[in-house]
Amino acid sequence: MQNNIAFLTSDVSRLLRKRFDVVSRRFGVTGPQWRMLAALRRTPGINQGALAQWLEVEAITAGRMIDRLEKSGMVVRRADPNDRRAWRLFLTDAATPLLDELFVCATEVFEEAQQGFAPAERELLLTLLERVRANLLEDSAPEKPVTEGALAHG
Amino acid sequence: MQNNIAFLTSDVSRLLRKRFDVVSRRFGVTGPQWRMLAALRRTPGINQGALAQWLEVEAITAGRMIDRLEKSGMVVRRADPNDRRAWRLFLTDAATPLLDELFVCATEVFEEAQQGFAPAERELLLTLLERVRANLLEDSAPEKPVTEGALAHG
DNA sequence: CACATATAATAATCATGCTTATTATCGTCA
DNA sequence: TGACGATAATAAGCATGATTATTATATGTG
Repeated sequence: MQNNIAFLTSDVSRLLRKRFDVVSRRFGVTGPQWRMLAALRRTPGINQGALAQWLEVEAITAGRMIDRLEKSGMVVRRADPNDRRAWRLFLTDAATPLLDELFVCATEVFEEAQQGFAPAERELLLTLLERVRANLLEDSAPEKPVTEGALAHG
Repeated sequence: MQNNIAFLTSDVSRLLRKRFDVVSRRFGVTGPQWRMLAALRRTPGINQGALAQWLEVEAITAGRMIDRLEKSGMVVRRADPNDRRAWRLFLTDAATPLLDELFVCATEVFEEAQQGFAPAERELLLTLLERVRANLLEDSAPEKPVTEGALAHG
């Protein structure tokens, strides 16, 4: 009963986070922070809402992570000239070499995690997980919006 | 680059937690709490340290979860007659029917997650995840203890 | 232009996870 | 018996995730 998709992904995720924290502690970033930095390298100038969406977390969660990354000098917020509500996000010069080093560490951790896996098994695992993720990202319609048709009937 | 074992398990775990929270909210428990209750049903009278080990979390994490479950009337702590440091943990009468209902909800969520999976694929995914977990649970010896032999040489 | 609605970000509050440190008790060994 | 190390639980403090509510600004419509 303890071996279902929820418990196993939760376990593996937590254990990986723990491993990665050990390796990355000297760099002063956490796993999710590294992920955010990687996203910013790919799309500099993105705003917080779009970044949150890309990382699949809530805006407030991304906002607080950016607070910490800004404080630690990895990220800067610049006012968006076209929208005074929004910030545009950029990596600082400190972030790039850090990301390069982190990539090496991450590769080591992944290697430990998939020790004894044939290449085909590695790919298979990722493919299966992607399919699960896609299933879960689909609209579950837990509270479907009231349509005009429904309103007409109400 | 965003599709590696760490990001994918983290995503799937978080998305599952979200789904499960939606379904289980009316029962007033979270996913990890449900897991703890299930463990307690299996091994009533267990103490906090052993329970934490079973759930693969730190003792303090388990302790605070038990605080909340005790407050919400699902769990009771009873003094261990043989060890005044320890608590023995038991489910209350309220917990059992709750667990039965939660089981049904969980099954639905797992079904959504693995929509379109053949039975063999479901088993395969679980097997691969179990292997990753086993890899990560092995001693990584990040700071290996100094052996007597090493001391003799030092 | 004015008003209503939508959107970007933040505040407050909670649960789960961690590390490090502290307290109380147990067990063992001199 | 008394001291010392091990163990059970808790405290303090931090990061990541969520929900709900609030503020400021954009935007679309009459």
